[in-house]
Amino acid sequence: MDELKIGDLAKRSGVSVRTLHHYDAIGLLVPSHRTPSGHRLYGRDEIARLQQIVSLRQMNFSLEQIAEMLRGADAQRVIAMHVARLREQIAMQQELCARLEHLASSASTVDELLQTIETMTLFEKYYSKPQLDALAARREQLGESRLREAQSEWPRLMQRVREELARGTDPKHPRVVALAKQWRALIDEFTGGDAAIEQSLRNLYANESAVAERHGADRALSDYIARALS
Amino acid sequence: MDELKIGDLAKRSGVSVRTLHHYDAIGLLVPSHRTPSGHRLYGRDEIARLQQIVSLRQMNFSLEQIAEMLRGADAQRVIAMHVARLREQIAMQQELCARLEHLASSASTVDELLQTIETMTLFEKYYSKPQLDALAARREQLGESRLREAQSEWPRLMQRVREELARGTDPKHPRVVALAKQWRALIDEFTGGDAAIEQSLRNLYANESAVAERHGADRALSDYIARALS
DNA sequence: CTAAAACCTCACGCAACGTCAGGTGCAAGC
DNA sequence: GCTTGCACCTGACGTTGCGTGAGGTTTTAG
Repeated sequence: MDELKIGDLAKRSGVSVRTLHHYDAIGLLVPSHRTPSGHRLYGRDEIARLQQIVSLRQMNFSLEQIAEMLRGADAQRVIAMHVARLREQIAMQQELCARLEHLASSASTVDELLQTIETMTLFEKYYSKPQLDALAARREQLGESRLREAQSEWPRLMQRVREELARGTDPKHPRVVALAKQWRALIDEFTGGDAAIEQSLRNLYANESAVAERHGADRALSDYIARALS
Repeated sequence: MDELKIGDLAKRSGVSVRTLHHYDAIGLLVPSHRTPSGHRLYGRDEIARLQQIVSLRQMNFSLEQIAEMLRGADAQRVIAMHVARLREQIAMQQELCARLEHLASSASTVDELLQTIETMTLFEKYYSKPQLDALAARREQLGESRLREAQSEWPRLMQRVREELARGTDPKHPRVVALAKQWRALIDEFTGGDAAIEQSLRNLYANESAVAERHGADRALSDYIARALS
């Protein structure tokens, strides 16, 4: 007879018996007959259908999509949607990859890594997409080495300003004014002179006190700078 | 007090209450205290930890990987592995996309689509990877139009040979020999003259009777051709 | 006729939560 | 003092596509 038992079909088609059970359970591939004792028997049609199912699964369609297509739905549409979703995923994953590699190369300890990631997350929360693109372009333009330089320059500069403030130096004192000018220059270099971006940066520091404590200037410090530059 | 209740933490950090329950259940983020009535209270440390978790999840790490990293595991290694997996996935998805688009453009009805997919699947089963690459290059070389032409030529040719066979024409008859030469030419065009590829094709037809019935020649037919060419 | 192989039907497990369901805690208005 | 209503609690099932037993019956080979 040309009816196959489940194990034979499994071997011939390369899927597991359990998978066939599953397809039966969800109604995707139901055996044409059963023996009186309940053993599944698959006929020619089912064998052909299984081939199709396997093929479609290799193309990564979901079982539901496969069922839909085999029911005669518009295959072109299903495929188009599938491709669209795939493309989206690819784009996202590529972005992720790029970031992760950049990340892994720029930080070494776990803490530094987390720092960097958190900062990236925050940036995405506070900047619009075009702004982020602009910042990326800006970084590209500045180059890695200058970026690193600026990153180490920033805390030193802040420390020196803080000292002047603590010492009570007049904000109009030339030494302070010089520091303040460096300060502005650094910010301009980062923002590319874009006022909107600077505003977003300000919002970030205003709302995320945790970040401000580590990297940013508190209110007293930024007032001091503002007076120096006025 | 600076302990947050679960709802407040959820709002501040942008995750759902259920997610926090989940993180608690799996031990990823356990509240420092509970009120006597059992309400969760999160302290500063937990808030910070949640920030980190959220950031890492945005990079698509699994909760297990995150737990690992926060326990102080080698972050570089985890990231490297993650990137490697991502790259693999990207490669696979890109291949899939290319195929699916090619597919959607070359077939229109559901049956044709399934036909094409099945044939692709079978090819992958019977040819080694370098062979498949060679075939792809060959198709590239031939061009789309010639390919389509050959595909429609094939059944016509086979039909004519079948007729001669049924009529009992001597295989050495010039008309049959001419048909047989066309036959060989088509196969050579497809295989690029590669004997190994032709052998694989033969195996495919030998083992997959369903395909042979539709596209291929049965034993009688191929014997007939062989005699015509001898 | 017996033992092994193949078959059957539950049913849990996986990742990361969403989504009820049914019950308690706590502040405010009547 | 009582009710309303909101925030909180603990289960527990659903999702996707099966893997992996458990425990029991049927078929097949020797």
